[in-house]
Amino acid sequence: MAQVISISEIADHVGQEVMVRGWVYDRTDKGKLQFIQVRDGSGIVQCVAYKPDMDEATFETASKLTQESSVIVSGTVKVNEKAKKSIPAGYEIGIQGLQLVQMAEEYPITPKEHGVEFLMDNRHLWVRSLRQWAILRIRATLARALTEWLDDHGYLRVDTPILTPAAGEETTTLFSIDYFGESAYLSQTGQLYNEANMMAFGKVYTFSPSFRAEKSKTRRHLMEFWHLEPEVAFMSLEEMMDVEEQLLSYAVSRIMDKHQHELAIIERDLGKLESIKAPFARITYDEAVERLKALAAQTDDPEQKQLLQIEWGEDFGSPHETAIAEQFDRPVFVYHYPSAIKAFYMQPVDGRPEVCRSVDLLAPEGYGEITGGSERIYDPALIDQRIETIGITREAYAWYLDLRKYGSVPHAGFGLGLERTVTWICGLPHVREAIPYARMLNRKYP
RNA sequence: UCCACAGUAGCUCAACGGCAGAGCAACCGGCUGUUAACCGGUGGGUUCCAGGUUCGAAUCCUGGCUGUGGAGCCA
Repeated sequence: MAQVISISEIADHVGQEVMVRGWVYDRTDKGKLQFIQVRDGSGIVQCVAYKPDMDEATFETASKLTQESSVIVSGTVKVNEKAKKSIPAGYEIGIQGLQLVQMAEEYPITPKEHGVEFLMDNRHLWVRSLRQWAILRIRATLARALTEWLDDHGYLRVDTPILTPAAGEETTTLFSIDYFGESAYLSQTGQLYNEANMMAFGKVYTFSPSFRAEKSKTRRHLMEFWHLEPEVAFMSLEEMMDVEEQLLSYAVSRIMDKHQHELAIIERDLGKLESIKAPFARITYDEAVERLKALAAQTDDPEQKQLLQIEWGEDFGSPHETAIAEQFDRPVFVYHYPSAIKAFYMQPVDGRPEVCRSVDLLAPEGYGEITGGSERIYDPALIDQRIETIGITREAYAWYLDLRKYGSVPHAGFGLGLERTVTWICGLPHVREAIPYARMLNRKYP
């Protein structure tokens, strides 16, 4: 009985008789010769059936296989540079035995082009496609690398609830649900709970889905996204920027080490990834506004001039973020935003309360904001006053206000959007490919 | 919520006021080295829905539905 192997390990089995279990990715019919691409989730291998090498029934089966039929193939591993579709490339299996598990019905996703709507309707099948396979493998490594770095640097993962009694920030729209006759909301951030946990464990993070019910319909928005949120006691804004750039540099280097095949499949420009190394540029909001004004003045395109229009105090739109990020070859931090356009809990800058100790990280190539964070207000009177000002219910935040009574300390934290980071690292046109099953304004199926 | 565009065979599209078509996929046949193979053949339609204009509507008009791209908001 041949040994069952993973296709990813095929190089270790040259000359041996092996068994591969998987699905028919593609088949080329050459008469007495059949080229069958079999994928098993770990890779793809070209399996060759030659009529004189097997009994009639087996060859008949091989020559009838439909796309995505499930099969168990046994045969001898050979090196062949013509096996270009194989992953890893250059290996093929000369079929001796072939067991059909199920002959697939006509498969909707052909090797030709398809539209977005069709592919998203068939997302449960689309994930089998090579490009999606590559992206989702990179996503998994990104998630692992990010949490691994935090784990290795003294952070404790402390999970925060998804069902919550109140908003975590005053600005965004929440999904509300019925909680035994009372209203509850799907968490939009774990941050407030992180602040409680940070006081118990010092350095913590949470990694879970966050939910935003905003009617956003852009290439950067999901209703449900995976949110990585570290929070650290006594950390300053500057130290936090150090953490962010170390964390991302590490994650990108892990992906470059591990996923050469996948990056080649999605045709990612590796030069763009190689420059993702600490330190990243750091500019103030003030400077960013000046840069935008200068850009708007320089450009001859009236439309672009209009898009880049900005006055101090206004938040950046997506054209602004793109224009700023384009000036750098790696992500750029923009810090000290106006307090008025940021969340209520952000610490004002000493002697300049109109701006706060906040920082966003803008990815290059127009991918926009991938992290946002700040030092949090730790003075009990000030946080109380901010809650008063924006008019949110004090009862719902009583526990949060408690944190400022019992050993309050300066602290900071940030949130990173996993899908936006995947989209940027993979150079994707839209965030919908960066998550297995995207939840969007017009889509919750499949 | 606003702006723009689109909806025709399983898929990607053409036909733009006058017989609804092609490529791919499927099915049948041929081929020993294919790489989105190639060659020959077969089947495949409520032209998103409802009204209207017209001798005649996939095509023009009105309304609706669905989707896509962008804006705002955000990670």
